[in-house]
Amino acid sequence: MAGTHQLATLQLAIMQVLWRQKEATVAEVRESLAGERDLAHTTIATMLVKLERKGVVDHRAEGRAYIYRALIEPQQVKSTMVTDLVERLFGGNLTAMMTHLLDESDVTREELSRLKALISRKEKEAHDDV
Amino acid sequence: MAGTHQLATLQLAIMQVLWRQKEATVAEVRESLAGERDLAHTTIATMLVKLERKGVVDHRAEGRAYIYRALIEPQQVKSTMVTDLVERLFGGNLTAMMTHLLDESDVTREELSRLKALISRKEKEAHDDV
DNA sequence: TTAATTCTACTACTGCGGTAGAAGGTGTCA
DNA sequence: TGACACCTTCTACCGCAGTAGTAGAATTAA
Repeated sequence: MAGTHQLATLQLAIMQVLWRQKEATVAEVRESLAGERDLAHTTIATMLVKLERKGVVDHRAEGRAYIYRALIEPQQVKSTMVTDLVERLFGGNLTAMMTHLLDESDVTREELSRLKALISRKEKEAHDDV
Repeated sequence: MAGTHQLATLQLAIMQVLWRQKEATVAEVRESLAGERDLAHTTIATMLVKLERKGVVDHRAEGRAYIYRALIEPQQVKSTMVTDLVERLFGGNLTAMMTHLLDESDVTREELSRLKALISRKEKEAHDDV
């Protein structure tokens, strides 16, 4: 399985920057994270090296600076991490996870109806395809 | 916030044993994990010490053996970890998480209607309390 | 009483995330 | 040419998860 990518908190934050702006230098990533997290330039650089070694980002040189870009899609990471959590926490039981989400969080009425619409759409899909 | 408990994989597996059987010695935890994970007796013992230091388990001595029990509920751990993931992955957007779950997994028709029922129930609750 | 077994306690080590300082290279501009 | 700014690279450190060996205490068996 080559498509399984667990990312830790900072790693994820950095990836999100790269997803948002296609490409970025260390300085630009740092800029984007500022406020939320104020880190040393070298911290970001080190993490990017580690992420590259891991195969999830890539870089090309432009002048003296390196320009990084993501090699994987947000969707892949989300899938891995959500699936993994459902597995570890609910023994893979999706409905249990959903139930938990609905019970434990403050869901607004708007969200509820949006979810209902989502499920109806899903039911229709399940009806007239495989 | 005292009710926030992040647990790693093995730690969670150990907690699940304790939740399932109320109390257990190191040997019993090891027994329960066997097959799934075959670990040295001392590995389990060490992890339990760490979990105790963390405040999530407790022990009492009975003869020469220690009997451990969980101090926190599954619900607390699930809440922490799910909320955390939704935050990190979907910026706290619950509906986005749900959408992902519905899109990425194979949800059966039965599950869909169970979810719909769940949401309807939730809507009713939201209607006649705060 | 002694030997074997069974526990916990202590210690250590690997790997990784996160963090950053120091060093060394290169470009810019006065 | 020299001073400064900006970049990457290297190295190191902390903390924690995970893993397990070894020592020593206690209990049981011979």
